[in-house]
Amino acid sequence: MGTQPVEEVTYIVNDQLWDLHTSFGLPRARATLPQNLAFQYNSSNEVIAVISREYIPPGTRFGPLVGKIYNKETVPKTVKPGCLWMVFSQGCTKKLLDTSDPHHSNWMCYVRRAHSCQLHNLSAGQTDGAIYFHTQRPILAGSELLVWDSRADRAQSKDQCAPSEQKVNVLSACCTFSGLQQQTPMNHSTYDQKITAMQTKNKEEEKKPSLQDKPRKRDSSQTADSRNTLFSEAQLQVKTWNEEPVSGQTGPLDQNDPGQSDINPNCQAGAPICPHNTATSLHKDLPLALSRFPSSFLLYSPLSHLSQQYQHSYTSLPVHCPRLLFPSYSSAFPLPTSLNSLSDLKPLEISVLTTPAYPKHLGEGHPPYTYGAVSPSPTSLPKQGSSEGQTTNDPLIPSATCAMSSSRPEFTMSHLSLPTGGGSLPNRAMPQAQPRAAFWPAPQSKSLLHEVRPGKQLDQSSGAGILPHPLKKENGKIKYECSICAKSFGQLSNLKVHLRVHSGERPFQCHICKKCFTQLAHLQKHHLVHTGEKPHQCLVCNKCFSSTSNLKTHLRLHSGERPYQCWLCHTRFTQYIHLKLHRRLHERQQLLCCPSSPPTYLHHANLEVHQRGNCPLFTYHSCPTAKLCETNSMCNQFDLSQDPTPLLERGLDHHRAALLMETLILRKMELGGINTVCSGSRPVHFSRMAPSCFFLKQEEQQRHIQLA
DNA sequence: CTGGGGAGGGGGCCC
DNA sequence: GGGGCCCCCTCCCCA
Repeated sequence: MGTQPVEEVTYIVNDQLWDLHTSFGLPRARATLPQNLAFQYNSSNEVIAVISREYIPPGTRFGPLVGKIYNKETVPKTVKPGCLWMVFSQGCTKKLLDTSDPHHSNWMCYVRRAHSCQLHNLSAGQTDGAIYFHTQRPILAGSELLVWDSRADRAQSKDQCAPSEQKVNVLSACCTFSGLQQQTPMNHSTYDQKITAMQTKNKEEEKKPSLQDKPRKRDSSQTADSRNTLFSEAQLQVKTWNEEPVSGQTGPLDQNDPGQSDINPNCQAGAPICPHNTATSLHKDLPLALSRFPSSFLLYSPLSHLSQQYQHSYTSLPVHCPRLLFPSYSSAFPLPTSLNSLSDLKPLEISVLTTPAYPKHLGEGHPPYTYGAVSPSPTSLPKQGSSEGQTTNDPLIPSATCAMSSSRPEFTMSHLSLPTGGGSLPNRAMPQAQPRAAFWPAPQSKSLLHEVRPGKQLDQSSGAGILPHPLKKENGKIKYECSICAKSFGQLSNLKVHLRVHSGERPFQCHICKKCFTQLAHLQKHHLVHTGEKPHQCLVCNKCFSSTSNLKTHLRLHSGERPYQCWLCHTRFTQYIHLKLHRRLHERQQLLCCPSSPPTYLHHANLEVHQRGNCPLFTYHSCPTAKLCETNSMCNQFDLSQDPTPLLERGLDHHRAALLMETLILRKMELGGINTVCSGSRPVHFSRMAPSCFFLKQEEQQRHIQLA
């Protein structure tokens, strides 16, 4: 009996880094829990289960399982058989893995065993002597992780062995397992169904063509990285506003979302998970729906994509980098078509989102993967298809060894089933020293997942049903949908190229400057930088340009075309970026000010905080000044003001536009784990604030005075 | 502050 | 279906 083929792995989740000296005595089993998971405790503060904090797609791999290693001769008799895992090699028991000691095992020792095939969502597998857990089906937020052993079940069935009488069981992937006592999984079905229904409806809604203040032939998907990310998020969020309310529902996320992870050394080990510190949270006054956002957006998506060296650089950045986190008031912002009245706005009913964010602000020189570290010198690069030892100086030849190249298993795109030339993931363990990306697809409904078919399955026998390229039909045409951002493409190849956006794969490397690109065309275009070639000439002034786009922009100078107009002063610009910069001038001119004090505020939230905390015109002070300052600081980091026009142009009045954006503020604050505004005796509802689109106009200020 | 150019990224179309 | 080409969009830099 040899090692079984590894199941197809699309996403990899590594343990939290654990260090004996920096974990403040926290047992390894508790300190290594990935951030997308949470522990469930009993009344004695013992871990009884592992819960998913967010949607986890099939094909996700956790592990490896860690524990004390014994062989048959050295295994102590005191070890509980239920905590022993058998690892096989060449048909023989190779070693025994003891997971009974939380100081020597990792979080996986807490994953309970499903008592039936129908209930499990994880299966254990062995790869090169290491045991991993693979998700067999989508795990929705709040669901318990349950690992299943088909062979053990069969054995138990034969032996009529009660669950409590577990012996050393054998897992389906040649591992032997007997975990904690079998338990019935927690009943989150109602909540899961709710989320599923919402997600299904989200997906079925079509994007509304956005009105824009500038001529754009394309939809809003063609935006910058950060805006893309935020757009998707905002899109889902706005869509959700039209969904059936879920307020008042105490779903499992509320119960289990560890707003304070137990890996936090400041947290008391073993303390029950408290989703929110209701004593300090701004949102204690908010409907529950807003208070239950998982923190994955901040906690985990960006970091999980970065190698350790970049994690540091990322975490040193402000948590609320506006470009990264906050959707601009942009023309790329879709609005629900039915948003015609205030009642349509359900700003506190927001679906669970797991959109990954990519820290573009890391800079060109700091890609989220260790390109430079793995890329050999140009002279050492073997020419593709050439014999060994040959080198190439052709900068346009894709580097076989550059970032995420298929030649390197730790970077292979087989995780996403991309045909990068290297084929499938080698059947060997992933080096643990390499932090790897974990990419979460957007939450998908179960129905969708059943409808789509896989682009490729490495192991049909596994039954995992990995679906890297979900298919759907639109107007009779097959569309390939990105499982991460739900964007659809008419051609699979386009989707595969698109997936590089999420994966970070950049297979085309410039051998001169080592910069990597997602597409060959980009590399070819980039190469002109080095050659100085400018093949595109303006027929009017004979000026040459390296790209047609830049030539086209240039031609506007001759034609006098200024397609980008400011809606306030009607100034026109030839480039959109100029209009954006111009708008900020207006914003500065319209800073909010409280009639009682000289400070001005960029955002309505700031003014609200001021008035709530220390404005003499308001009497419901309840928050310390330091807290207010912090809140103001955080609010100011939200760059709400980039593009305030489109919402208004779409018929939204100031009030509704303010509602929309302020809700997003709240959400972002929640995601950031910021406990900011103490609402005191009066509930915080931004929606009751004076109508404004971030800017309090003069007449509204007067009204404000009257109210005060 | 405005304006112009350079550069990179995403995606559609076509072979 | 894959790859190449092209276009559009965005941002940055600098005068």
